[in-house]
Amino acid sequence: MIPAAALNQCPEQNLLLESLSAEVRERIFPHLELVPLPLGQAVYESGDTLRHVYFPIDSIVSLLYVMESGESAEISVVGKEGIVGVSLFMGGDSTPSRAIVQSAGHAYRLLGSRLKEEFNRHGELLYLMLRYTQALITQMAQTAVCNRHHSIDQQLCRWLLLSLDRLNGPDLVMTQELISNMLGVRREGVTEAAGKLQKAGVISYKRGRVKVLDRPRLEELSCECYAVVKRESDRLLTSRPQKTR
Amino acid sequence: MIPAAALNQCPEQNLLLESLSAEVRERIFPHLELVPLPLGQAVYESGDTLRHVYFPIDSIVSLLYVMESGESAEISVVGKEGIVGVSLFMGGDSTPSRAIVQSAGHAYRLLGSRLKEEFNRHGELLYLMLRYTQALITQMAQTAVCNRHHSIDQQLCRWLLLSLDRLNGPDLVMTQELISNMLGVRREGVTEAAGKLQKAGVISYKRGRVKVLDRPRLEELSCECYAVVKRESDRLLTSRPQKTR
DNA sequence: CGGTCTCTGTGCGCTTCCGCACATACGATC
DNA sequence: GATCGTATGTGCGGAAGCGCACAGAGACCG
Repeated sequence: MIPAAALNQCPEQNLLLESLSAEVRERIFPHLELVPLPLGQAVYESGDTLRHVYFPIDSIVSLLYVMESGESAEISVVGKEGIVGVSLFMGGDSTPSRAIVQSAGHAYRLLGSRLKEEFNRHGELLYLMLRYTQALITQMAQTAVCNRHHSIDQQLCRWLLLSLDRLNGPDLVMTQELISNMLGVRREGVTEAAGKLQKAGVISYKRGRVKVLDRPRLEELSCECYAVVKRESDRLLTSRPQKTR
Repeated sequence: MIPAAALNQCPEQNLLLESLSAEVRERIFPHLELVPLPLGQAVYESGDTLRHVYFPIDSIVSLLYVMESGESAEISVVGKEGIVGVSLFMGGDSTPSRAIVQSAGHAYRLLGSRLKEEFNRHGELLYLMLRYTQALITQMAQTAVCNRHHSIDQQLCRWLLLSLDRLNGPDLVMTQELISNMLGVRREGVTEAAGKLQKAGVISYKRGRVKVLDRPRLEELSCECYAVVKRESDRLLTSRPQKTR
């Protein structure tokens, strides 16, 4: 995490906020509040009534489902391309999953009431949020498929790529234990898979720090799931007309 | 499937349509078109640009993802409680998954343009659609978790219950082969799991016809995933204020 | 009634992943 | 630089599920 002071923070670092029209930005930005997101913090718990939505700028937040048995699985992951708390505007106000900071950093947050106010005005923001939500749906669906059919090796590649896309550098601060919680597998399974990648020179691993050395190779080794999610996100969220009606 | 003629069809059999205010129904219903959905038909293919949304009344439609290898997995399932084609109003117009009729019957369909027209009027329908979409998201998330952590036995129970809730009687017309495609497992795995349930007197199985004999027991044998999805659907879709802003 | 097709049941070797038990290695801290 | 906590590597036995091969059994049809 880059120290807050040194960071030239601005809301436009979040790609959703960046893609808004000047008019909407002018109305929204004064109400944004910059908050630090330390590693492991729960942005919200399962069943919580949400008050804010969060726009990460240099952090990653995982939507994680933890079962009665304690076993867990990551449902989707959100970084600078997205927003945490879609259930707030989808109408549910809460979800059965938990949002955990997976990579420390910052986010801008906005009161739910402000967001809804803006929805009522014109719709541009609403339709952007909905397209993002559809991209999120794709990610969840693909996670389900991947959990069913792909090996830990493949899933690790997918996961590394998804995380990478949501940050800036080629480094991840992340223990194998944490990764195993996200993938819903044993820690030893991650050790083994990561060991293979390291031997192949694709990543270098060192006590909770992953550096990606050969990204193209990583993409080859990943299952198709990464590409599907990436393609669909790009399709839905880059340079489209503001209104989709 | 009940023959069309014998069926006293009306749009209110679909629970989403039923829960609309009289005012909105008056505007929407004249534009609904009743269509038969034969078993196995693709309501839409991966990547198709959608023109209609579908409100099933006595049919079940599965959202299925088919991979390059031919392996498949069901992402979610839609019946009389829901709508097929959410990506149309979410702004994406298409999705990477396929919608397949899993249980033959009928649905009312509506032109996407009509739907959007109604969205612009007032918002009641939009907010209902969004809440439903959130319930669908919960189902997808839970599918991902279930695929990771639960046995075929448990998943079969979950799947039977979900399907049951979306129909009227205690019978399902469904071969083990088809179920295996939905769950993304081997057909033999389904044979074994179904055999256990039959021995326990929970279901009776007969060449593509499942009759559920002991539903409470089925719920006990299922993993928690069914209950989570059910609870969340009920929370989001029963007797709530029309406007959630 | 006999043939054929589809659906269901069963067995077997194999792979992947899990659970557990340790061994090692890094790094922060005093 | 000794110590201790945390992160990582390894090696079992066992369970679940897969791929394959094939056997029975109901349904449909001429």
